[in-house]
Amino acid sequence: MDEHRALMPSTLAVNFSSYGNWGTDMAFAGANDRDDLPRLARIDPSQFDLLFSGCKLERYAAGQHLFVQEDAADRIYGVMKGTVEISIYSPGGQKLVANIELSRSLIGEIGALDGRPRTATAICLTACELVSLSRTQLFDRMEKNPSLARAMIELLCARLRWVSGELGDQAFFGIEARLAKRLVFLGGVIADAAGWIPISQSELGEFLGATRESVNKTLNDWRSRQIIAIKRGGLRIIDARALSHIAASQDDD
Amino acid sequence: MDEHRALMPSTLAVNFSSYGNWGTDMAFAGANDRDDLPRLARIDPSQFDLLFSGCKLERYAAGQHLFVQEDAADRIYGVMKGTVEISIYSPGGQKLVANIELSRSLIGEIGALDGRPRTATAICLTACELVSLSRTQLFDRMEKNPSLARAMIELLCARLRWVSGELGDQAFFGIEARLAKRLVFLGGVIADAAGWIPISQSELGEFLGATRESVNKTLNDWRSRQIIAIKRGGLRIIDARALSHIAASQDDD
DNA sequence: GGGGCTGTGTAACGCCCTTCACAGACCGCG
DNA sequence: CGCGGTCTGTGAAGGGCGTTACACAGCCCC
Repeated sequence: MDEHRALMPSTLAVNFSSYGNWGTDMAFAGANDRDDLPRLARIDPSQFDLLFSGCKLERYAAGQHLFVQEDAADRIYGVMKGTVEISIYSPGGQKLVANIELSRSLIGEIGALDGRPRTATAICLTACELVSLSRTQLFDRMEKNPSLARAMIELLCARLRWVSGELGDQAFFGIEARLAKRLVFLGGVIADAAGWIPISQSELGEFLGATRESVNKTLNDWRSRQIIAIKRGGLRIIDARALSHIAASQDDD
Repeated sequence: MDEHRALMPSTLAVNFSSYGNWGTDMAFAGANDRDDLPRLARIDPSQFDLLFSGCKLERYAAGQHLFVQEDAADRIYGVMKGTVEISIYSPGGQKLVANIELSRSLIGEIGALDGRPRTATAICLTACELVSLSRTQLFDRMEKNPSLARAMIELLCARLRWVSGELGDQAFFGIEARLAKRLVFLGGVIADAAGWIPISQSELGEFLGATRESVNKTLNDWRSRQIIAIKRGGLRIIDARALSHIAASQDDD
């Protein structure tokens, strides 16, 4: 327990002189919906720019790993362009996709902040342009700029809320509701201009901790009910309201 | 959405009178294994004292709620004596126990830090002595004492790691492995001098997101294999190694 | 054009777990 | 000392979902 502290740069002396601003601005947290949690690891855009100001752009190819679960952690990444998949693996190698991060998301913040091994694996789904800071640089900038420390705390809280919600979903809801939730989210984030969500059914299974077959069955059921359209490599939401209803109404009382 | 509160089981006449020795905090960190995450929301003891210095002791009776999911959040609590259960509820009212916090644990830190509604419900299992700070006081003290902000960041990271792990467990493992994990943990934290873990099988079910019947069946199987002993209101681990083995080996490759 | 390769559709089978139902054990309390 | 309430034990029934096993349709590339 004391070891984290040993690993924490002794140079950190966060100066919260601008205390008045704490917690006043959370407008960026959930612009789209008031009751939903932010699903992406994002901070206020201006804070993002401030955090990574002066960083050189790094290019990664599709399929390249940023880091792997259990790795020693020492960098925090910011996404400028591209999509990065965050996933965790079971001892047996089964994959569970936790999230897909987009432009202006932060990646690897936990490991960078507490210096312990990576809790997840990050892999570029597309060609990516990233910026990054070392642990030392991160703390240096947080110290120089107290509002950054505040932003990081808010980010950590938001992620905690999101993961806790996922845990509850996993425990309480069946595949159908979890799938509906994911689709509603993905539809708002990675759908193209025509509304198509480019994701395979296998990948959806990895999101849910379920099999492709189960996903397929559910999806075909919805298609027959005119809720979604399906094509190879993707799907499109037709009746978003019905989906939301499925996501919300599948409780067990 | 606020119906949880209405549906909140009023049946919680927990007979935790016998839980007196939970507070004997032997295990700050998992003494058993180094790679395991801290399960309790604790910061460095000296930081804890610093954070709450000068706070008046508040007494709560067993069964009393500190706060309820969806409540507006404005306080952070520190446990001086007693045990507090942290749980989340499904829309249908089903309960999932996230954790049980002991002496020197922090409670409600997320809501206090980001000012958004409570993500969980906190209820005193025993008579408790707590200290607490308002959101304003919390930030005031963090500002005056930067090391506190650092400690809070570490705490948030630790909890994120823990919850992520739980999410993975929930997705990857069956009841047997999850139950074994919990028992190994509980055995190190709340066992009495004779090694008895005072917890009912129903409560174990709430920990796992499973039914009492499933827990009962698994437990009886283990008893027949000399791994544990069972008595009313509790159980004792006989073969800890076998339990750990079950907890670890139930992967799916 | 013909092999892979990946993504989709579908069905049979079976296990794990929940649900329901009930009975006995133990406990505190009037 | 009996009575209600909680905890435990057990079994039948049912379903959700994983497992396995194919069939087929696009797509890439030699």
